Amino acid sequence: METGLLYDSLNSIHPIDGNAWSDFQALLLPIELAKNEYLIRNGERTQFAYMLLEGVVRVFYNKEGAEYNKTFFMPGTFPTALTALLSNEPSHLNFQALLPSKLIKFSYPAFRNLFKKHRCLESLLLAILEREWINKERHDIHMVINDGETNYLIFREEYPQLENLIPQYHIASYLGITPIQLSRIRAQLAKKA
Amino acid sequence: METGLLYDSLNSIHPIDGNAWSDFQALLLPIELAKNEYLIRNGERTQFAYMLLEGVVRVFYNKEGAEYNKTFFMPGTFPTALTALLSNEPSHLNFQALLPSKLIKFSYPAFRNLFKKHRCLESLLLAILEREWINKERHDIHMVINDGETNYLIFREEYPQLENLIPQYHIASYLGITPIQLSRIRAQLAKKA
DNA sequence: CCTATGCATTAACATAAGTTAAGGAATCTC
DNA sequence: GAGATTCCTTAACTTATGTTAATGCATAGG
Repeated sequence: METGLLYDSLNSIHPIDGNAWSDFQALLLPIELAKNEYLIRNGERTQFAYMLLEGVVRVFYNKEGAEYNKTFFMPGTFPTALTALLSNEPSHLNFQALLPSKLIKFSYPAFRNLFKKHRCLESLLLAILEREWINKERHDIHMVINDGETNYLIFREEYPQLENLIPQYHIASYLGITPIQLSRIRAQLAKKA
Repeated sequence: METGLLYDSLNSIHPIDGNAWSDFQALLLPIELAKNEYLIRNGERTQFAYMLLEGVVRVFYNKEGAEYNKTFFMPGTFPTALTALLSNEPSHLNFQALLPSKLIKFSYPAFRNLFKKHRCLESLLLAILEREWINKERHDIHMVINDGETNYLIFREEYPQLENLIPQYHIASYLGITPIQLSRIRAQLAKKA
C-alpha cells in the first residue's frame, strides 16, 4: 500500500514522531471505489477517515431529490465525513466517487485511542481542524462576495483540470447555479477572450 | 470580573482541571465596547480571543463598500477572529458591537503556552474547533438548501429576540437578501398568519 | 454501422429578486 | 416639543436567473 503520500501530507501539517507513525500505520487499510460508487450516504454513520490517492470524490447534500454539491476532493486530500465522525451522528452528506478511485482508510476511534500514547497525533488533529477551518472560511467569503462568473473562474483555479474530468452540471451545482446559467457564463467568457 | 459564565461554558465543552483554570484565569482581562465600536477591523492582526458577556457583536466582510453579515454573537459565545488568530495573518473580517457590550479577553499565544503544562487546554481547543465545525456545517447546509423565507424563520429560532434588538437591514444582509426583499417576506408571513 | 443515451448549448419565456424612489412611523437631539 | 434622522414599508420598474424545450455532438452498446 502506498502510504508515503499520506505520511508526507500529515507530517507537513504537524510533525509525527516515528513511534506514532508506526502505530498509526498499523490502522491503515486500502480501498477502491468504482465510478459513481459511494463512500458514505446520508443517514449512515461512519467510523472511518479517508485519504484519496487517485480519482475524484464529490460531497453533496440531498433535499427532496435535488442535489447540492458542496466540495470536490482531489488526490492528496481527505474525503472524510468530519461532522459525522466527530459527532458520532448519521451523516447529512453524501460522498461519491466521480471516477474510479483509490483510497486509504482508518478507524477514527482507533486513531483517537492513540492520543493517550502519542500526544503528537492529538496535536495533528488540532492542526488539521485549524487548517480546514481557515480554508473553509476563505472559500465561504469568496462564495458570498462574488457573482457566478467570478466563482467559476475561482473554481478553475482551485481545481485545475477538474472541469475536464466531470460533467458540467456538477460544477454548476457546486456554484449554486443551473447548468444553463453556467453555459451562458462560459459563452460570455469565450466572447470576451 | 465575572468569570463564572466563561468557566461554565468552557468546562462543559471539555473538563478543565483546577490548576489549569487558575493559570488560565490569570490571563483574563475585562473590556467594554460602546455601540458600533469595533473589536477588530479587517486588515488588522489580533492576538486576543474574546467571550461576550453582555450585548451583541456582528461579524461581516467588506467588499467595495458593501457589507455582508456573516454571524451574530450573543452572550456566552466567543466573538473571536479564529482564522486571524490561528494563521497569524491580518483579519479578513470585521467584528463590531451592535449594542453596548461587555467582554472578557485573553492572549491567544499566552493560552497556547499553557498547553505544555496543561494538556487539557489543548484538548479544550480541539473540542471547541470540533463544535464550531459541526455548527458551521449545519448552518451552511441550511443556507444552501433553503429559500429566503425559510432562512428567515431559522434565523428567528437561532437568535431568539435578536430581531428586536438590531436593524432589519443587518438581518437581510445576514440572509443574503436586500432589506426590501426581507420586508416582502415579512409582509407575506403576516398575511399567512 | 446504426441507434440510443447523456450532455452542452441556445432560444423563448416566466418569475423572483434587485433598484430606485417616495411616504410615514418611530426615535433622537437640541 | 419641533425638527432631523433613521429605518421600515410599499410601489413601479428593471434585470438576472430559472424553466421548458429543441437541437446537436459525442460516445457507448448492440
